[in-house]
Amino acid sequence: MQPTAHAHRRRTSGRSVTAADVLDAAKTLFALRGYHGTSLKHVAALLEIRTPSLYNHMESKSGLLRDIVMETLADVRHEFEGVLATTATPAGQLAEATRVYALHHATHRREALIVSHETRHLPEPDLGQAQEMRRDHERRFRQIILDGAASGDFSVASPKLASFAIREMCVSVARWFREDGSFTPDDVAEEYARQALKLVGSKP
Amino acid sequence: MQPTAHAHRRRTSGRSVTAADVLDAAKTLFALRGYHGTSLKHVAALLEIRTPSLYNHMESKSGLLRDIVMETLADVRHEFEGVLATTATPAGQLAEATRVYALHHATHRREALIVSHETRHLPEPDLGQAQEMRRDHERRFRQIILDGAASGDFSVASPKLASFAIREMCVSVARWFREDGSFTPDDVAEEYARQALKLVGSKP
DNA sequence: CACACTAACTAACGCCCGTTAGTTCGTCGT
DNA sequence: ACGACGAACTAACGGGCGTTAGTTAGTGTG
Repeated sequence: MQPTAHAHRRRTSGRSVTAADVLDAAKTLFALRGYHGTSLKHVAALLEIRTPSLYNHMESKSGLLRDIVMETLADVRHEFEGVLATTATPAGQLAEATRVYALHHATHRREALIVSHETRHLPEPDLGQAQEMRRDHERRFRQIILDGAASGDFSVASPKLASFAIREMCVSVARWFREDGSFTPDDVAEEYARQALKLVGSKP
Repeated sequence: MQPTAHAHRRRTSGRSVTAADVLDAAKTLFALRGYHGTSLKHVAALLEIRTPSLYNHMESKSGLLRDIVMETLADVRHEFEGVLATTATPAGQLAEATRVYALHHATHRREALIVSHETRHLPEPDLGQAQEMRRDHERRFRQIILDGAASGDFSVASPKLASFAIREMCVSVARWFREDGSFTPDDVAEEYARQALKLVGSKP
């Protein structure tokens, strides 16, 4: 997230900082400089208040990280469940799961980068819970490909490797996507969904 | 790099720590906990010496990071140039470039994770130089796909997106690959090379 | 109009960081 | 046998960190 120096959305009202403002500032800075590379002084400076004032709106620095990570993982799970509920065929499910996952990483870049890079810094038991949520998504995503391979809808050498490749290629969108670049989030999401079907050799 | 707690290779001789030992310990810890999440005390503890003794073998903490990043990027460039020198067709070049890039990320996981996540913490001018080397690889990799699209060897909707997808899927190998898992580095590298050709709709 | 509440502030805490200085001690070449 | 060297050590530095305590001022409510 180095290059695009996009302005940070300041507090909504004219006066007082809210908990949402603090979370938003933390998202920007954790994504840009990393959790340990960001001090609460940086967060406070972005909000134009002094460091101790942050404690009116948050529990602790690690609490900020926990809230960002857990909320994001819950969003992803919710989106994934929406896909399974509305689509039945393996090809449809894989295309949709890929599309919403890629879309999420293009439209929530800061949160996605934080989940990818900073989750490891969570104290237990939050770390274990976060890892379990990620593994759950991993498992269910791979299951779609296994289903497609079993039914003959897909022709894929290694469902496991294909699953890794597709998911990680979506995750990486957060790393290179630029809001002012040549693609809209929907462009990327739809092309990635097509690429996913190619990767697993989906029969037409 | 959280799960596999693989043992750290200790100094080669029976007695004295070398500069290579320090670099090796730093690779392990920077990859595991991140640059700012690792203190020199951690590095020293892994080598079973006191913190100030490190300065007999290194310039500074940021110097360690610089050496790791620059050496890794130079390796990648060298490997890529070897591919271009020995292969002529777009399909051959793409397959080989993908294979060696994926292989590198499976066999040099620590270094790859550090380049991906910690390069941003380099002080200038090292940061600019590192970014330029990465962009150079990016450009030359994409050029292979553009060549293949121009010659009709490939049939691809967006060469730019395909290039992002393929490179990032290789980079991500460092994130999920386990030395004690079901795949050898060569398994992954060769399957990824095939997947790359599928992604760009390689004709023959 | 007084009261409670909230969100800002300053001051201070204990701790850990990267780094430097100065010292000891074993090894090896002369 | 001795002197130089290299690599380890202890002690100490200045500074930044996350966090707590205690205080002030402004806002909205009875």
